[in-house]
Amino acid sequence: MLSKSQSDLPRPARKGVTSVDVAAAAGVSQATVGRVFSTPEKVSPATRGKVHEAAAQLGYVPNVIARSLKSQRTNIIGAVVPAFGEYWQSVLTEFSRQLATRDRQLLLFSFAEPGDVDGALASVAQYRLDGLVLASATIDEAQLIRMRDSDRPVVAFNHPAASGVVPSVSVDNEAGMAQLATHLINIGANDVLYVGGVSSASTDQTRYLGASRTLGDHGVPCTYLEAGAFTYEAGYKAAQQIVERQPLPDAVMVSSDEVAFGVNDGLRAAGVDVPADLLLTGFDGLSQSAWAGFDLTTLVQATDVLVARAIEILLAPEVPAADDPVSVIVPGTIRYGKTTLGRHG
Amino acid sequence: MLSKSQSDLPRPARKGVTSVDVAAAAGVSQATVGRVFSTPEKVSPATRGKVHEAAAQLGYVPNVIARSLKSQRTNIIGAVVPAFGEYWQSVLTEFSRQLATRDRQLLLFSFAEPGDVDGALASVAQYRLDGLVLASATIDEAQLIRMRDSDRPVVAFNHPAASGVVPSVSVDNEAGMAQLATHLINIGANDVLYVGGVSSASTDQTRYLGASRTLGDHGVPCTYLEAGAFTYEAGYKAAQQIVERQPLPDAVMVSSDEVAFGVNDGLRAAGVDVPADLLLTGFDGLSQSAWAGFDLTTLVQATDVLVARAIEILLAPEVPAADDPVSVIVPGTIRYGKTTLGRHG
DNA sequence: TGACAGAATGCTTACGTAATCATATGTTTG
DNA sequence: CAAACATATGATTACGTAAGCATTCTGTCA
Repeated sequence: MLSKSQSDLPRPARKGVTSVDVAAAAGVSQATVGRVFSTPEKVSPATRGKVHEAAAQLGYVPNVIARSLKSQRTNIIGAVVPAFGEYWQSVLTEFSRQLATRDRQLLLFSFAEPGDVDGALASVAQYRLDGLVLASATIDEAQLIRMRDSDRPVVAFNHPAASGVVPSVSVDNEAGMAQLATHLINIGANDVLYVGGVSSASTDQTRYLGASRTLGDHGVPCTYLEAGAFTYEAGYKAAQQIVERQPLPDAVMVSSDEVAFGVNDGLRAAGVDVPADLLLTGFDGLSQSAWAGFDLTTLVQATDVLVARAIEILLAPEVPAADDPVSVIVPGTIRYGKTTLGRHG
Repeated sequence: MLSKSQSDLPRPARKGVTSVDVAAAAGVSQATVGRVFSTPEKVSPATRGKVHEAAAQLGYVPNVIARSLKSQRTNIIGAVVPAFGEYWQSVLTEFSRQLATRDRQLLLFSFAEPGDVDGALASVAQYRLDGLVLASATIDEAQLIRMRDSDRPVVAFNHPAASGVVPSVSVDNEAGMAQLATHLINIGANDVLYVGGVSSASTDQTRYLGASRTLGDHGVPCTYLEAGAFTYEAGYKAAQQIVERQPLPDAVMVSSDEVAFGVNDGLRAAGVDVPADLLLTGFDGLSQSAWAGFDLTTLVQATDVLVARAIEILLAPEVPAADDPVSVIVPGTIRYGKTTLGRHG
């Protein structure tokens, strides 16, 4: 009894130990072993004990691959997600967390360039996943339709243009940006510059719409400037273009927090003081936006709610009508930071 | 010919279209269909064309589940990763990116609490993955051994304590921290405080060792302070404890960038100027550490190299001897930021 | 005691593919 | 021109599990 504890631990799958082997060792049929691990209540306690003992002895672990083939369910959800960006990383981990609590796993299909989406989608099709999350605002409609017509549930995540085509879950991009615009108007902004990430992204378009409409209603102009990417570096460079504009705008609205961080630092580097010289807002509510160094006014997405809704749609037993897909819009909340403080119009 | 383009796209998997169906439609045997999709060179071009046509017509996509069952290979690598932390998120996306280029997918098993690791590992065993990445410095030795004894390749990622137990890949934690310490000594630090994340994490221990040894060799004391978590918030709070110490230390070495960001902001909030009053170093080389707002002196891990090595180990054809697992140590590089500038001892 | 319900278990098959083996067709060579 | 041969294709089986159906066993009630 030198090392008793080690034998207590369930051992991992060993080479080729199957339910047949366990059955032989326990003196029962393969079917009974299968029942012990799927519907144990249908097996007598005595037999159940024998089987468990033999299984532990041999290091048997049920083979999910084989189970999936037979049952046509994998318990795996696929996610097609851009390989870059703080926002998507946070969404990803939230999905993984919530799926784990429902005994599902997340299979990742990431793509570095928007052009690689096709490859990812082709790869996805091979796996008969229980559901699929399309988390990118750059997936085009043809691709969405293709996925919708598969026999597996699909949900688009924060891809406003997907609404009406496939079931989708998004933060209220337009209203959120409108709230931020209203806030800026209330504190006296008269000349606003909007910095977008990639103009072809549907989130970008919808957010700009929310800003320009609200500002326009109050007679405030809102020029669009494209940073070129949803990254810190793109924002930093955009800031250099901003400072070249004379006079400076009152406020800069940025379509995402990560870009806004870059704009913030770029402006500061150029000697522009935020918020004294210029008000600044972001969008997403990344945890970093609350960090003291930024303390950015931004629209916080309830990521946990968004993800929960998306999972609900995927795991819902009934397949919704393909011609009228559900479209969930979750409102966001403004977090007021110091980047819009201290200005009085 | 109203909408020709839509029929060009390969359609997704439709309900129950199998290679048998395609075979019937193409007038060939199932075996031939299988060959077309696995070893096409063994099929005549004419037949290949017929099969592809029938497959496109029916929307056939090979079923990877069934293929895996037969071939005993899933083309999926599992990753057991903490659900939180900028560092792990960046590692994760790097793995996903590199695996995608090798036609492998990443199946995510995340855990929120160290105690949940057991659950994740049990879940992992069910899937007969081609390999497994254990990416957490809080996995204990019993768990490591359990995984090693499975018949699948395993690699521990940045878990120094795993070295010698399972194949592992790590940045040179000790030497890296030693380099940073040497730098601090060179610019005149005489009294250093070390802020760790979680003292039970093996990375934390190894890094502290690197710092304290080097500093000790030069007669510089190095007190250990535990932040309690590898988070910004923990760092921010730790900063409050730091400022209570009188006199202030010359320099603060933090065991991870994310905690260092919090320490940085916390110190600033308390009126301590970095680097005028206090030098500050981090560890990891997160992309954010290079952002202008932080510009943190830190040890940059070559994440791409680390990940590449880990993947090599997992996909290597030969299984290495279990009694002497490979242990790859990748050196890091200091990035000098403004947090250690302007001090002259 | 005999028949019968119900529980427990065994037997068989199917999930969709790929590998092995067998067969048919076309090609080359002595 | 026949024999040896390469190429292309078909038939069969196995991967490990779960579901359906068949069978055995136990106990109960008339």
